[in-house]
Amino acid sequence: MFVSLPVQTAAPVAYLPLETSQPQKAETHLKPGAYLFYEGDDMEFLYQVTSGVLRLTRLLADGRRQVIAFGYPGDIIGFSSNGIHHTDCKALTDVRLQPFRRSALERGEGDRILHAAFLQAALREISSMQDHFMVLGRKSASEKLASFLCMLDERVGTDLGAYRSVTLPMNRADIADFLALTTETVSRTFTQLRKSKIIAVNNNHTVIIQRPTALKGLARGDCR
Amino acid sequence: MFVSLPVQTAAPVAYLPLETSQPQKAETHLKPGAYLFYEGDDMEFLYQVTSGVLRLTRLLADGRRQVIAFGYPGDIIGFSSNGIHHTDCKALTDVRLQPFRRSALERGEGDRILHAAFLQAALREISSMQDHFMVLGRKSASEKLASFLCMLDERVGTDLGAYRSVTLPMNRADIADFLALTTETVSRTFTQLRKSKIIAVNNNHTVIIQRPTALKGLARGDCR
DNA sequence: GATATTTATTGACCGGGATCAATTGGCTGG
DNA sequence: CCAGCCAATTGATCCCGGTCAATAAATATC
Repeated sequence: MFVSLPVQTAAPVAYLPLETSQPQKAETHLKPGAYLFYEGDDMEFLYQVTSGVLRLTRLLADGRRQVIAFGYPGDIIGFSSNGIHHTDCKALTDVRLQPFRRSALERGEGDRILHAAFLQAALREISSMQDHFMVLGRKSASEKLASFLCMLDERVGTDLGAYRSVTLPMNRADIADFLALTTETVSRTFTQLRKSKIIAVNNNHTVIIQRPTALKGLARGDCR
Repeated sequence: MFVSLPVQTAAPVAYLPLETSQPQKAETHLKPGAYLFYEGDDMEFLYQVTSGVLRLTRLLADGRRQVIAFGYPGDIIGFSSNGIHHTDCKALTDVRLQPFRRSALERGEGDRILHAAFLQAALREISSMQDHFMVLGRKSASEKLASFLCMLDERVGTDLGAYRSVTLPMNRADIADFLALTTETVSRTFTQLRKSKIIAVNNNHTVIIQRPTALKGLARGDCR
């Protein structure tokens, strides 16, 4: 029997515009802090992120919050099965988006190539959500943060000699609500990773991964 | 700003065979305990569950386990973005399945209607996975179990006068690994729901929901 | 550049759920 | 009906991460 490895081991899915022969709607822009849609809104469009980072969240009545995903360039945002958005979506940075009409999802209508691209995007999203189930359900605080940093590194990390550098457009509370922790625990865990020389924190939004292999091992849960 | 409600409030998605004009492969049968595929297997087919219940799991190296989903009639099982299964899949009961070639997912090939149906199924799966993120990340043990029982009730619950009846084909360990708890906590939480007269447990695989509204309230996290 | 405000860190303490261990209960096959 | 086995329950204790509170650091405002 096999054992879980992060799905995206090989190819980081960089931004790649969806192929379509359809006339395209003009690109949308968002300033940091702006909302693209709210939970309960009718879903008119879905979007491919061209540049920037978005945050998708859900709330419980008493204010408990779960970050469902961060939307990075290449990602498709706004999938819904019943035409209503089930998350709030907020821009964390300047964001550019390519909108697609909801009808592009419906059968019969729209461009066949585009349709297939949406299906592929949906399948990738399911894969990464499955990964995240394991993170949320069965990993410790340090394993969670390590998994998060590795995931970001694979997506958007840059080389820095022997090290890697990752930019975090989100704040500690966003990371906490993504990993189902508190800001305090996220902060303590950052400190712990810093003290064990696995990472260094330049400013609060830039992490240097000093020991990528150690971080990956921690993320996989090799050691407890 | 809106607040999370379970996505499937209205229509329980009963079994509905996918529409296709393609020649269909013969139905597959599985005995209880049999595996449909393992993590790491090449994905040759995906399947629609005709009858019975399947369990999808992932493992960490040290044995920690997460149940990713239970597959009920109507569900599509075996979605993968890269042609490799990322979960183990086991039959919990007698299971009948309609297989579809993997190529049915690929662009250009295959039946357009079927393709659209897969996309719809993928979107529904993403929705229900988003629901489950909130359950895993932000709900207490009793809220988790209540959410689980409500979800099953909506899918496969039956009327029983003023009450509802739900069959649980999975054991306590499966429920625990789905909700990211331990068997002990699941057991204690069942006892607690029993003592507060919200549910009754006939035998270990049949739950009577005596106070459906209270259970739903608990599931939503209305009270803490 | 001084002040106000938000965000992050650190500390002390607590508690929900995990862990470890012991029964109990339900099946299965004799 | 009983022995054997596995699943489920219950009890005792522990610990990781949450909570509450107090700085400290970063960012924004003027």
